[in-house]
Amino acid sequence: MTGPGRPSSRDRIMAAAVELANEVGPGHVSLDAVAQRAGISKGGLLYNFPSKAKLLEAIVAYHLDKFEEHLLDKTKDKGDKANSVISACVDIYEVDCKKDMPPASGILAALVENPNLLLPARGFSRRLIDRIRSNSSNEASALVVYMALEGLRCLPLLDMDVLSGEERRLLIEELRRMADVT
Amino acid sequence: MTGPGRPSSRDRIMAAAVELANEVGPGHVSLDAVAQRAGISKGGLLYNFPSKAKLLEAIVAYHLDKFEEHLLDKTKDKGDKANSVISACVDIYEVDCKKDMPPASGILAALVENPNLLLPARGFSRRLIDRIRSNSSNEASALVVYMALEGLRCLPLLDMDVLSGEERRLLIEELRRMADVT
DNA sequence: ATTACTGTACCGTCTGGACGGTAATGTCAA
DNA sequence: TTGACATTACCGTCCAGACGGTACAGTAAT
Repeated sequence: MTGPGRPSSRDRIMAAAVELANEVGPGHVSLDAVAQRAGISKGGLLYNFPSKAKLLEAIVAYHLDKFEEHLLDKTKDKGDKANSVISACVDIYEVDCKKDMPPASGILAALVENPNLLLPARGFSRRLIDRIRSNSSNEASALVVYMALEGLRCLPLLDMDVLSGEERRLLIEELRRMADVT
Repeated sequence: MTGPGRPSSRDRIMAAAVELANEVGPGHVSLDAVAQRAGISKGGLLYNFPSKAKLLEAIVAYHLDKFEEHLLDKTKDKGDKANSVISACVDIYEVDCKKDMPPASGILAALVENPNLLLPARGFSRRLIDRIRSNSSNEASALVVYMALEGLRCLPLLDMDVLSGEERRLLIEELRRMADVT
């Protein structure tokens, strides 16, 4: 996504794939359907992404990049207090949910196609946890906050988000409190 | 699973499907492969489960039943203290992980086939949260514990369990502490 | 001439499911 | 007791459709 203006074909294709994953389920994302939704021919799709795996790989990478970018922004704001990383994670979740971001089913579509496509995400997650631990004065509590955030992110992915708005607010508020003393 | 002895065909089929989901990914569970793994013909499989959807439905129901059963056991032990439900959830997670239960990828396989197959799980989860809230004296804190548990359950499902054993112990310990004062 | 596609035709593979058997196990009347 | 029939639990084959991917000729803009 390079600013406003007509998004590039690559971006439109990735967006179409993610939308489809949300609508028809992560297991029914066919290249034909993606091409149609993106307003491009199948030949054109395969010109941009030479295989389905490459497309899904790009989608995973896109998500990770976005997250990293947000994390950089938020931690910059916070200087280098002891709890800045986990606290930034809470912020990011809160922002995403105010925009009510649709669940990142592109990730699931990748998992379905081939579990190895999530290897970069594993690495990312591992490094993030390391940062959180080494940046907090109360590791156990920071880990709890992190895991709760993961739960909040995963459940919608599984189409199992059953929280009311009130519950979500309550939760975020509590997580922020915990992150602040961490 | 009706005690020891040869498991019924239905049970063997369900077990085979879950194993396959773990091994080849939740998107590549074919009826042929399930039948072969279960030591039965494809015709026989379709005799027991008239469609793939019915098979996956049964797997989801099986998981929910098991959880409900464990919950009943554990809450019985605890009498009716204010935090008994959330505390039982922590216990159940701990037990599952000591048995190092493979991730419940049958659930994912169901999601891939048809997201509606998880509707029963949604209802289950919603009712559980209601019980937890009405049974706790500190709702926010109980919700945090619940979400952290969901995170712990979901990540392995996505093949993204990156915690060390030590981290997991630390987490469970902290969750138990939180549950106890909830 | 190169880039970034379009459009169509096609191929091989996989998969869910339908279908027609069949062997073993009752069930029941004569 | 026995023969006739019904039910259960399964086997093995076949098929239509979907899907990923290839090939290739054409085109409009740079």
